[in-house]
Amino acid sequence: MLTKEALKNIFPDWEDGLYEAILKEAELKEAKAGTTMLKMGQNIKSAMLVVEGTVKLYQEDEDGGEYFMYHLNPGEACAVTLVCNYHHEQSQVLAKAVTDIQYLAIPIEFMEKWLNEFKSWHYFVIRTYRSRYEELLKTIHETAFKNMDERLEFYIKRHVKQFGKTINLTHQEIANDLNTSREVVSRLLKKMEHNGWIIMNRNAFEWMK
Amino acid sequence: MLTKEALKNIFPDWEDGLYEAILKEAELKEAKAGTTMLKMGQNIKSAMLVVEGTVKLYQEDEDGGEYFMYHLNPGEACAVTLVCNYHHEQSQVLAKAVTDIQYLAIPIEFMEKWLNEFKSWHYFVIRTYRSRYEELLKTIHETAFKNMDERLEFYIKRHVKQFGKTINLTHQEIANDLNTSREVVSRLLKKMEHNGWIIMNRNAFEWMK
DNA sequence: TGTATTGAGTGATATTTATCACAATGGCGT
DNA sequence: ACGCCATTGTGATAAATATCACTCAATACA
Repeated sequence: MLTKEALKNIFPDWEDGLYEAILKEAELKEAKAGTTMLKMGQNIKSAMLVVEGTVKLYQEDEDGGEYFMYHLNPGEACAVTLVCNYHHEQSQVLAKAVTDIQYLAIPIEFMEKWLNEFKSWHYFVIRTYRSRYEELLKTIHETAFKNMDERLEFYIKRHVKQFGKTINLTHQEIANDLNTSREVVSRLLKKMEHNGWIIMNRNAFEWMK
Repeated sequence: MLTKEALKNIFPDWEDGLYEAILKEAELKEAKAGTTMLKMGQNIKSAMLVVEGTVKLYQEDEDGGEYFMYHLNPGEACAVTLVCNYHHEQSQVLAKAVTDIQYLAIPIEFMEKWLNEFKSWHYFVIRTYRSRYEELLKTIHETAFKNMDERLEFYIKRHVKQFGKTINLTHQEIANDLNTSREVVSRLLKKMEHNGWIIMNRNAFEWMK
């Protein structure tokens, strides 16, 4: 069970009553690494606040394609689930657990209520939207202006920042995240290896740059 | 000069005190069609709320490229300018006046203050971020998954929704917005003409689909 | 220990988009 | 009416990316 102290560490700057409301109303849930936590088109029933682990957020295509947008870390929340005034609001994003996850699920009926009740919740929602908006801007910048080699580099750097210099991803997984093909990723990584930017192993490689 | 009644029409759902604060503190400014209202990297000194006209928001590249993201209409605000707690916050977007514009410029020192003071302002900021976030999701979707022909179609449809079936843009302007070349746009438009989707004139064309 | 499976390497080719070069057209000002 | 200039049309070619068809290597596991 989560204590108030633990909550304070993960979500600082909240007011007292908010911690108590969370402890009372939110359900602490778990998700295994690799699980899909939220699908596109799915009805949103609760807000999702990450307590432990890393979540990846995607834009999903009609025919199965996925496009990686950004990570969610402990203390962060899935923006789209935070403001669902109307019933049957559908998710525009796909969320997947990268690691084993602990998260707080708060039924959406509290969202409107808490916006009124807790100033610190209000700020939290705004901060969340602002930072997610900025992440999207970066994603658009890469996608709109850069070729695949630069996009791959950006992708790897983001991964390194999250998880360190050892990248445990197959070329296929990277290709999926970038919505390109495995062959393209393989060839570009080979080029990076020639340049001395990475050292490749099976199922993983090291970022040296 | 703006009256409180006029403000109420453009920005409904605000509380009384907020209208008065706006009338007191905001400056009603104008911008000519074609003007750049906010550049990337520029220090943000005031929030921008559109009163009259249409603004286009872009992501800007280091070497001059522009990528169109979405429109701002009367009653809408530039999200990035709404939450600038810290001084010297720099714009991540480029804003251009499409038509002649009237807008409210509110010095950023009021942003923090009004978040505390006016609940309806708080809601306005959240609504703004939410809707802009959703626009960005659409933009990413098109950019990441679609080829140029579909992206062009999406672009035209958005334009039609804004301004009607007559599109008064040169091929070059469209190409700039999509970060492609004029030749590509010309050829794709020609294809659409063959398909009977558009009727082309000089400097303009009609959307028939 | 052999065998199946998954991940990676790579050539050949197709498709999409970008770039270059130049011609044709139409509108606008003088 | 003429000429200029912005706009559009279009072929040729290059570059980037996607797709197909394999091979080869590693490791999982029976």
